[in-house]
Amino acid sequence: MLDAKYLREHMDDVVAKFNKRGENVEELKNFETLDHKRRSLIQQTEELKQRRNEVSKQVAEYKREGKNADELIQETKEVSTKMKTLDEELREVEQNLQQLLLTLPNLPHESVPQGEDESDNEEVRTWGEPPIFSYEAKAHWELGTELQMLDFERSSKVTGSRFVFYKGLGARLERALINYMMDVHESEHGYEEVIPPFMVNRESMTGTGQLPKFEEDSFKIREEDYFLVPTAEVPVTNMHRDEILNVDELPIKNSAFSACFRSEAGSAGRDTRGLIRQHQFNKVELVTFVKPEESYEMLESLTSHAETILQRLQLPYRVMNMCTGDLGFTAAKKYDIEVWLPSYNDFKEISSCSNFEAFQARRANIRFKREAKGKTEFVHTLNGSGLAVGRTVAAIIENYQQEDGSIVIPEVLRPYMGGRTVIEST
RNA sequence: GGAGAAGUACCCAAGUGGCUGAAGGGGCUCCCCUGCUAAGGGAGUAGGUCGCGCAAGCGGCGCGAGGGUUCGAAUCCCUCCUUCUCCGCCA
Repeated sequence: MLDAKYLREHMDDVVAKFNKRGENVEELKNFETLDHKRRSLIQQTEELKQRRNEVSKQVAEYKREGKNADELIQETKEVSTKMKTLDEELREVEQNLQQLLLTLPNLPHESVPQGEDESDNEEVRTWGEPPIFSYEAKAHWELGTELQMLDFERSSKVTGSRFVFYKGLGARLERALINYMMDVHESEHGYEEVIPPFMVNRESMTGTGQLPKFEEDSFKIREEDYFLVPTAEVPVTNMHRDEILNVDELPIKNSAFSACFRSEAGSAGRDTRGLIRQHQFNKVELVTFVKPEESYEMLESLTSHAETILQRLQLPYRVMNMCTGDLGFTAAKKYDIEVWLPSYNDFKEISSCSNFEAFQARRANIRFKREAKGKTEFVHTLNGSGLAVGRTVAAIIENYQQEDGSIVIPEVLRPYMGGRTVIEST
């Protein structure tokens, strides 16, 4: 959510930034109308309320003294009636204004390259070399199925498309990666571990920006106003919703494991094979809460923590700075980390690291104080995948494959795989 | 799922229609006393948010949330949420 005061006072800047994003400016005009109306109504009702309070106090006095207060009571009665009408009008205007504010996207940071779509994203750096195969490399869904690590047929029988059974060493590998990632982030990068609820309520989904605009992307529980989490970002960021944090607590760094559930509405036909685009997948997510002046530093560090995992796994990747047109709704700046996938002969997103600045904090009302008696300020929130586990499994299978169809296990994972060095068919 | 109880400021807690921005205590801050500590005496302290204003300030809201009754609600009514206890069920 954008700051209403900022919108009011710097409309030109907001318009310019909306244009950069390719965003419709029409709503901003509606904002001005509603905002103006709201303030005028507030002034009117408050004046009446003040009058009512004064007279009510007088009535009390009269009664105590045994005087007749009928005339005063008559007056407040009238004032109260008028007040209620205005109050109702105000409530409606505020609701509309709030709804409108919830649909406005974040403003891009100045270091974000301008562009229309993913082709305008800027490559920041690359790491490692894509492997060269002397034979025809296989896709992870073929190898995974052959090695009985993955079973896509039975999962579609049991559930439907875009679900998978991990089996045998496939399940073990998935679990090894979760543990390895969580361990590194906890012991080396200083994140406090969290395993959140996998369902959240509507307020939480609104707090991080999934709602109200993107309801069709999520899975809704039928009898409860709950949603399956699309990412641990939602429960973990909302952990501190409506809180005022102490400045000594900052920065808060959490690494969270969760399953993630996405309806993938609108992606029909894309990435239909393999682990890349599932309705359910596991992810280790890094979430941080920081003082505003530290958030861009944190974005770099967060991104590097995700990169560390790929480096230790020896998986080639590149880091992209998302352009204004590809930023998404909530981010002020976003890096995607893309891992090399031989089956795609291309890089594929495996982590997305974003600085939301105060956009989520304002929605979720997450604040802090620098001093006990000081003013409250909104924190900045950030998060990044560290990493998406299913896609990591896919990348390992494909990049570590050998001509005989076996998979070498990355060295750092071997202790998590019972000391095995290779996955091969038996 | 059934029965019951409760939600008041940093914490505990009083308060069933007007003088309650909210008793009392704890805590916290300052002062006094005291060789130090403990104990004691005195004074002070109350969150957040919105509107107007350059500001000082003024005003609105506020006692789990949202509605309602009333001239006036922490106090009465309705709905919801959360916590606790007992019973049932269950990984």
